[in-house]
Amino acid sequence: MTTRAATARATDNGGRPVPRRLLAAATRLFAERGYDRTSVQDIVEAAGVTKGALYHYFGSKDDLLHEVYGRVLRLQQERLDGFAGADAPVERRLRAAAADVVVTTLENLDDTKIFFRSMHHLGPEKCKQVRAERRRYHERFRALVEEGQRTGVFSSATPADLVVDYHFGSVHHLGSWYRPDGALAPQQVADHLADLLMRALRP
Amino acid sequence: MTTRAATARATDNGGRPVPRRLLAAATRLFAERGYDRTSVQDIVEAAGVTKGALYHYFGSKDDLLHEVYGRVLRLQQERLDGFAGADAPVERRLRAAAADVVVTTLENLDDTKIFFRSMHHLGPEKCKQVRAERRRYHERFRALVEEGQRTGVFSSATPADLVVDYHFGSVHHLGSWYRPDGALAPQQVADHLADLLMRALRP
DNA sequence: CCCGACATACCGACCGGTTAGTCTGCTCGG
DNA sequence: CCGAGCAGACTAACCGGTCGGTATGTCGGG
Repeated sequence: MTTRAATARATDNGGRPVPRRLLAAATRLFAERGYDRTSVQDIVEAAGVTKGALYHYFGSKDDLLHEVYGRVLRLQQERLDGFAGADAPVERRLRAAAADVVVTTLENLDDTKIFFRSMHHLGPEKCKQVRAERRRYHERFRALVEEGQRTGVFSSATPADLVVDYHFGSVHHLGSWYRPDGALAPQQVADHLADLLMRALRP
Repeated sequence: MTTRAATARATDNGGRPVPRRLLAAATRLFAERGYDRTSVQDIVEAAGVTKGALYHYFGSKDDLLHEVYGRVLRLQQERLDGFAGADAPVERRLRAAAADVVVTTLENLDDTKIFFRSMHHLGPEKCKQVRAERRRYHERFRALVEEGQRTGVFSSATPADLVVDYHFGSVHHLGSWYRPDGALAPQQVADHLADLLMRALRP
């Protein structure tokens, strides 16, 4: 045995269960150094366990990544559904959704960094699955824009697809410049970006 | 000798010189599969040479990446300087610059994909250098927005920094959805995105 | 016109190090 | 005493980079 007594219960180190610790460590390291530059050894050391533990709970390194993706996708999908299905004028619904995706992205910046930067590292099957869910999300958002354009609340000068990609582009890009210790709080950034979108859509 | 006569001059295979072939192969593969997932062996095989040739012309795998970055940075910097320094009203200059960065990005989609996706793979020194040039580019662009805001041509509702990041976000994001065989030509996309920016900046 | 000396361009076997994933066995709560 | 939970040594593959060697070209002197 090492320096510590090996009285290890499943939740000795840090108090949290091993699978969660592994997922948290992987998320942090993937966000910091990227998927490929993070070895399985790094992850298990950061989590305070060994490879035996990791491969006891996860099938592969890919699975860890896929798990992170699943969390992000589920979260964003749920929130968007909530805002899109609300009982309010289109412009209120779209603005709320556009601002919310910014806030949740900033509040889970590690996860979303991974999501946008490492998508092509998954195997083809899982990649297809993620793309499909992502596409559904995109279309749900686009439907809001199209509804506003049909009813004349938004300008129809730009195809709805492009509008959505324009906004998501800025969201995607947040991880490249936003610093949590900076001057702007997530909600402020969200308000500004949502404003820009709504102003661009004015008829 | 192999199947072909070994009368090889420096430019036998494909007609183009070896360094260019290596750079082209590397660019394509980096864009397709990412830097880490592309081995030096893959590159030299795609270029029809061996590792000896690669390390004869380039110091390391990093150098290939850095070369691609240099091309993109120089190109974008030059074009922006041209548009920003022109003799025209601010809104014309900004619109031209905003549209041009989209066109050049789409016309060099492989290079820009690499640029935005693999920046963190360079060594710290070169990374600093690239970041510095990138920052200069950002500030040049921001100056245009600020000029318009000072003179009242643009709305001052949003900080200029955020406006620039908003637009660059969409540019950054182009590689994720644009397909050259799709319905929209680069110039059309550029016009739409520039329109969105200008509309968002209307007072 | 030819020859030796040197330079350039490239080949391909090879090396030390790293990686994802496996396997055996210990430990301990029940 | 038994199996879930985990440790840690192990392996086969692969990676970036090196190096000695070779084919071709160039050039100056005789």
